Amino acid sequence: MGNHFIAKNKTNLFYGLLMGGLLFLLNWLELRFVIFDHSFEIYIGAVAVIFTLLGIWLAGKLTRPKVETVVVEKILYNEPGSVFVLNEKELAATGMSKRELEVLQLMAEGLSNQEIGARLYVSLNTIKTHSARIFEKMEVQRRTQAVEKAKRLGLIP
Amino acid sequence: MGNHFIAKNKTNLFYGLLMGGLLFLLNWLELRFVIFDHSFEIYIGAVAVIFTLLGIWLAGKLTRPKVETVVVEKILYNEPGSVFVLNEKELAATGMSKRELEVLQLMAEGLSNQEIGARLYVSLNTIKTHSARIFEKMEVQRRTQAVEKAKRLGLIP
DNA sequence: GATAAAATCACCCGAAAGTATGAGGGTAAA
DNA sequence: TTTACCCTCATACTTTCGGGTGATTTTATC
Repeated sequence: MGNHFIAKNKTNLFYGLLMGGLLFLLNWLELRFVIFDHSFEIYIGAVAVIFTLLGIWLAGKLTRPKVETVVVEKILYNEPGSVFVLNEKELAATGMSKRELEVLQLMAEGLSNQEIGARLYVSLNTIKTHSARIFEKMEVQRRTQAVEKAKRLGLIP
Repeated sequence: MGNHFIAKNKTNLFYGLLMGGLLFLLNWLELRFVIFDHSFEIYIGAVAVIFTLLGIWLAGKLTRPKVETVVVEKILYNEPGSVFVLNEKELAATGMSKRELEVLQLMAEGLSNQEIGARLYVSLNTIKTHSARIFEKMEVQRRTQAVEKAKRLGLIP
């Protein structure tokens, strides 16, 4: 019972005792300064300052921090009007295989060969071979060109 | 208004009153065991209480609220009107410079850094610096990702 | 079953891309 | 004037890409 109370109000008790101590300190100080007639105002001022600071400190310790929520709208763009239809004619013209088209799509998403390999559960070297064939069939030199051309031809969204 | 204040600072008031009680208890103890004139201590106690409360109130007024940012994703749809309109809002959001946007456009056309440099009459190293800044500002790692994101955001056709 | 195409993987090598850092000149805002 | 970008270029280094070659296995197809 008692222990529980102490445990639960430990901080409160601590602050209470702390203040008691401060008061005694002040009283003790008073004994030393009481001989001076004009120390009273200074003493009061000191008490005011000290306890104001104590109040500020206490507030920081005891109050929950204020939280201000700011909502930021993140805008995503998308075009729903144009549903992608694969241009089968152009696809056939390139002679692209199913797997190669798959690799090409992932390329267009900005994945590296390494990442594409991981996504398709094959090795990096395999992806290299695929991409080489893709560049051949699309008659380009770089993946960026391949992606650009593939989009233009309607091979990928 | 008053009720609202009380509700919001309930804990503060509680601790204030608690401290007041402690002070009076202290003074009462002194009355029983000491023979001094205690009006002075009571006065000091009152000042202490008042200024502690003032400090707490001040702290509440002065503390800046923590800002918590909540990102809400909002999807907008582009007109499939085929005519490219630069999304100035997103462009400003990226903080992309004119030159950087220029480089990004040529990137999207599948040009190599070397070719972009030749097109813009600057050195390869300059293009590398530009592209590095582009990747930073667009928060991507590769040119293919940059192109993909730029198209999605309406920064380039 | 033989053949062809597709898919998988490996190795080497050079080119290109990307990272990190510094630096100098220009322009515009504070 | 200082500050802050922007544009330019450079060096050095690492990683990725792409070309070339060859090989094995799987999958259609006749």
